[in-house]
Amino acid sequence: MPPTPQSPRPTDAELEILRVLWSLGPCTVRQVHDELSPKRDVGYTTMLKLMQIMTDKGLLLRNESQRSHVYRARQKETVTQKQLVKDLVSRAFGGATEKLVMQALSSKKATAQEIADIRKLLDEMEGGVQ
Amino acid sequence: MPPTPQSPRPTDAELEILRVLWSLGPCTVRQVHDELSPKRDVGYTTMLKLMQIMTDKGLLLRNESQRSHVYRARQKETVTQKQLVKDLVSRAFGGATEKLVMQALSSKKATAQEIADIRKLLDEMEGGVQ
DNA sequence: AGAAGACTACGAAGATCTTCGTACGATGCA
DNA sequence: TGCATCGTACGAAGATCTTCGTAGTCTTCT
Repeated sequence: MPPTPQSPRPTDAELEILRVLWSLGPCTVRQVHDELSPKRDVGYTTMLKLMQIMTDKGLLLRNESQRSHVYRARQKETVTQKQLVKDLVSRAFGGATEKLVMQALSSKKATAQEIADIRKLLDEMEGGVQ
Repeated sequence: MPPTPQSPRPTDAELEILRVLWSLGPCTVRQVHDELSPKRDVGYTTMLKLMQIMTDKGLLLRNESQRSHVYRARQKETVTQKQLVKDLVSRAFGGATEKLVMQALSSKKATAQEIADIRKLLDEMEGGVQ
């Protein structure tokens, strides 16, 4: 199969927009702007411009069949998260994923449920088909 | 105690320099440049400028007692790694550290040893003083 | 001493990111 | 029909990041 075309790593502002789209599903600029206005005081045309640029970059897809264009994330949330984690692992941990995991775990009190979930994942990895 | 003064998140180029300093210990610009030259074709004065700016930002400390100034990372590697992980967790995972851990683990075949290490850490977290 | 080399400081260019103002077309309503 | 509103497109400004050239100082070697 063809490799997934690589989108550039989203910037901070772009990631905020992606998170809204992942959370709400496809949205107009207006919807994203209303959603983010409380925490980020940014003009409407700024948001529009950002989302246009993100579309050019391949981070978003745009449906222009309506007057108000409808945008959605091109990649699923988990795919982008995986890329970001992989990127951080290579930039800051020399590629050692388990070091990142240890750092993340040791800096956070996880609940018993979360610990159990992680254990289960480890079990699957060990017992798995390789 | 006074809170640790926050340094800005290092950029990609800055993180590369930090990694050299963490690995080799305090270095001159020349040493860092020699170390990075193979993988990054960048001029000497570029490296110098970057490290001067990093010093201004508080990412590096500089010893000027010699003609060739000696730079070192202000934060320990693990501290910066923790900050970067925390930052990514908040920007991309809505603060859910365990989601990042799961993503990291599921996208990597860990060795038996690494899995064992993580299990041990989980044991400590559960049995810990809490 | 004088030339060559190494070092720091600094200004500025080019790229990217974020922001907004303005222009202009669509829609909807008095 | 005419006007206010909402939408997109786009240029450009300001901030930051990365890059390098040049100038000036200090050291070393012949």
